[in-house]
This record gives sequence, structure tokens and C-alpha cells, in this order.
Amino acid sequence: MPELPEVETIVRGLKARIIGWEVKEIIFLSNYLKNKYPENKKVLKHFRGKKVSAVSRRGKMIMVGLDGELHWLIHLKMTGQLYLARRNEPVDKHVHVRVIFKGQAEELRFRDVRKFGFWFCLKGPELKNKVCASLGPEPLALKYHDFVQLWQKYPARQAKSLLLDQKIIAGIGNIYSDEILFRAGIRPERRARTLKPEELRKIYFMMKQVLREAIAQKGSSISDYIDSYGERGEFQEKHRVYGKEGKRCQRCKRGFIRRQKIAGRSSYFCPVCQK
DNA sequence: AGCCCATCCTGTCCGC
DNA sequence: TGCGGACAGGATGGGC
Repeated sequence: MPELPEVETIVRGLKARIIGWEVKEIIFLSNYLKNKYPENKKVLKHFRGKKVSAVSRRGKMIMVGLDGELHWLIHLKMTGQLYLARRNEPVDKHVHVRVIFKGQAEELRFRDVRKFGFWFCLKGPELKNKVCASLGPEPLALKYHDFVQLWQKYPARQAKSLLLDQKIIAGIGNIYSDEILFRAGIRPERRARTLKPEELRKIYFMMKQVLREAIAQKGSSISDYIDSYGERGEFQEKHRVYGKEGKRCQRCKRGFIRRQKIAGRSSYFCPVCQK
């Protein structure tokens, strides 16, 4: 499931390659994106001949800017993939969008097995701005003081649910919230109001550290995730709790990793050293 | 206010 | 081996 580090890796990879590429053709291979966003078909014609001018990320959202206020707004949700492939590479039934570029041997593909993700073609910045405005701050740019204020606003909420909430902090999902809370030594169900200042500081520090390390490792590949080059990440090797139910805790060597549904998600933690 | 649950979807895995 | 059900989860929306 692509979260901030995976999306960041994809964006960096695309940025290095497709800036300046001219769109020759956009091919939608399935109808589900049209149902999610009927405008997709209507504005398609405006994209021909336009050049990619920017690739960026906001939370888990990917934004590709083209000349003349045209954008692609892409969310990979759980199983979405966005990558460059050679034109002659086979297209399977889960590829929903292909973008052919003028004079380029590679095309951009959007593939999504579960069809939760989306690819919107936008003319004008309105929807993009609206979506960005609904997201909380970027965790890697967040100052400690502002982080503390956010948590003080929701004293009754569970630590995990705050980390997962895109309106509060943008980009963290189920894997990284568990890994952050493990490294901070905090149980996912702890209420914000019960956190001592030094505990909150630990969460803040580990949030930055885990996300930075994961980006350096090009994300976590649990099942479907690949980057824009079609390559897997390495950070799953550094996971301490996620998907490790029943395994001995590598930190305290006493607890066994427990799995429990918290904040509506499978959550993994060490019952001994997470307090 | 905050949590839970269902929903969207399909591949995978487990038990019978 | 084969079938059916549970499960995975990002975001959203409704109910309690």
C-alpha cells in the first residue's frame, strides 16, 4: 500500500524522467475511471501536444502538471501502480491508463488490481486545490510546536487514529503508523491526552525518522508496490512490527508481537515494550 | 466527539 | 482439488 515514502519515491523517479515530455495520446482502457470522474473523457482532447511541466506529491496524492493549467491527479490507494514501461511491454487487464509521449520509447502506465485508486484529468486548478486544502500538513515539514498543537486539539483520540487521519497529518498509512508507534514505544490505542510531553516528542521524532529512512530505502514492498522504474523498495526489511504477529520482539526480546484491530485497522505492537 | 462498520474491488489464503 | 468465505486496506459516509 503506497504511503508517503512510496509515493515520494515514485514522484522522484518520474520527475527525473518525464519533465518536458510531450503527450501524444492518453488511452483509457477501462470504464471504472470514467464512472469515478465523468470529466475524464471530456477534457482528454486538451492534453494532446502538452508538455509535462511538474510532478509533485501532497500526502499520498500525486499531481502531474502540464502546460496551460492541465493536471493529472492520481491516487494509488492500496494496489495502484504508476510506472514507465517500454511501449512493447505486455499490457495486462489491470492497466487502466496509458500515456504515450512523442518520440519516447517509454509510456506512463497506471495499473490497479482492486480499482480503488483514481486518475483524474483536470482542466483548471480547482479540484486539485480543493483536494490539497482538505489535507493536513506534510509530516516532514511539520514543526514540533505545530505537531503538539494538533495533538492537543484531539485529546480523546487514539494515537494511531491521529497518525492515520489525512486531514490531521497527510501521508501516513497503516504500515508506517505502526512502525512509528513501535519505535516511539507507544501503544496504538493510547489517547492523546494521556501522552506525556516526552512521549509526544518521541512520536514526533520517530515519525520523521521512519519516513526519512523509508524514503532513503525507496519505500516498503509488501505485496504490490513498485516504483516508477518497476522496482521494489527495501524498507520492508526494516519493519519491526507490521505483519510480524507472533514473532518475538527484536527490541525487548521478551514480548511477542500482537495483532489487534485498532482505529479500524489491523495493528501490530509489542505488548511488553510499547506502553 | 470519536469510534465502528460497510462500501468500493479482486487476488490470495485458509479450512473443510 | 475445489469451493466458499475471510481478509487485506485508503478514504468516505452513515449510524450510534
